Amino acid sequence: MNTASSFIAHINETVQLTEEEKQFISSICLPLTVRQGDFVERSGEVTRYYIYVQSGCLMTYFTDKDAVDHVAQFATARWWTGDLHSITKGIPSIYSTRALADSEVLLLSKHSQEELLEKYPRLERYFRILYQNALVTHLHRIIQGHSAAADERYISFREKYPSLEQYVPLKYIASYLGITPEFLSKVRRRLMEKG
Amino acid sequence: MNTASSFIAHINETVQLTEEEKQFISSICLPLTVRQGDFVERSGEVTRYYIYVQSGCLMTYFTDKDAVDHVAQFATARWWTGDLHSITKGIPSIYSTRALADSEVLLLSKHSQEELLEKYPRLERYFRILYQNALVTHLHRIIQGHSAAADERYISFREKYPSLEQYVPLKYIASYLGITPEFLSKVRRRLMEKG
DNA sequence: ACAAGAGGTTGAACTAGGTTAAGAAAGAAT
DNA sequence: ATTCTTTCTTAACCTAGTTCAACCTCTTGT
Repeated sequence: MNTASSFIAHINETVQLTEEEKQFISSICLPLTVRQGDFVERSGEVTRYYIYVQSGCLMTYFTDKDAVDHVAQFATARWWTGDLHSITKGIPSIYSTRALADSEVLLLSKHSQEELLEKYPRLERYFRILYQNALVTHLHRIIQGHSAAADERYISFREKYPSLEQYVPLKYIASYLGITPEFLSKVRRRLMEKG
Repeated sequence: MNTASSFIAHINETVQLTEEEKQFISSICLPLTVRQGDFVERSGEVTRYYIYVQSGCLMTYFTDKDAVDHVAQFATARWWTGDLHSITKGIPSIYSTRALADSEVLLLSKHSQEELLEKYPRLERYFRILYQNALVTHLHRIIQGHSAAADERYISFREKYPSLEQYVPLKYIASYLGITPEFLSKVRRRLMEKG
């Protein structure tokens, strides 16, 4: 049982790993323990690591010109987060990532990922499928944002991510849904009153 | 010069192809010519093909419970479209795809893609990078939808996709931006008056 | 114990964007 | 040429969601 075992199990669901591959993956992953509130990535800096969450919960958000934060995504166990654009292109990130709870993450540097994929091209498949699934989710979120009212979006958020409620303050859920905390409060009240 | 040559050139930018690979790719791509208005994919049916656009322009959209269409994405030359969720999971599609202009597309069936990737796993890389870039774009669109007003979104749409204006009626651009055609009209008027 | 924050709720006034309906402009079809 | 259809615009009115400010409840730190 080493520090990257949950990550290895996760990859193994998509691509069967050899012992050698497992060992190599373990060797390039940097385990990191973060406390609630800690930054894992800061906007303005070039993102250096792909971030994999083993336990706890992170949130990645964009801060606009009026200093308002907008939640891009939450990440709980077995999810990735971080600014792909920044890390792949080497440009400063527009997102910050912070821990919403004490969490254990694995950091995979850009260089390590490249080395990994060069050495074991089979693993491209893991990331391909990961990104493919994320794409489906993101497009659904865009469309739902355009076609569904706030209350409907809130209801389906709760159905889709019931486990997040334990970690995530309502104001961040509001932000994720694209509404203000005050309005989410009203939505919740209406839903309570109805049943 | 065969029917898939533009597609092969596109892949070749990411992964250097051998002659054998090129030949195989050509053999599994189904070229299709569609006229403006034609459907390439219909919601309710299981999507059978990944759709690559060689020329022209397609749009993929979701029709909500009130029969209102919401544009998920446009696809011009060298872009892919189609409902990934439907094709990968074999469930009925929630999106339809139609030609906004006479277009030439290549269809890659689910089976052919699987065969391709099994035979030449190197090509996973092409799709991985494709999806990775799409993910960046989608997330940016979500965040912009939450942080920028309609006029700002319209301006950056025009900057980002100047070539689309020739193909795409304003009402679909409005839909893509998440506003009504009437409101886009107001936005355009305001921008005209200002300069 | 106390203060100081952070998160959540409420309500009143406001606004970005939606709705409805009608007309103008521009293609496409006969 | 002229009709038909689709796209775009305008204007009056409407509403989902915002803003601002006050207040309440928990935590957290001292």
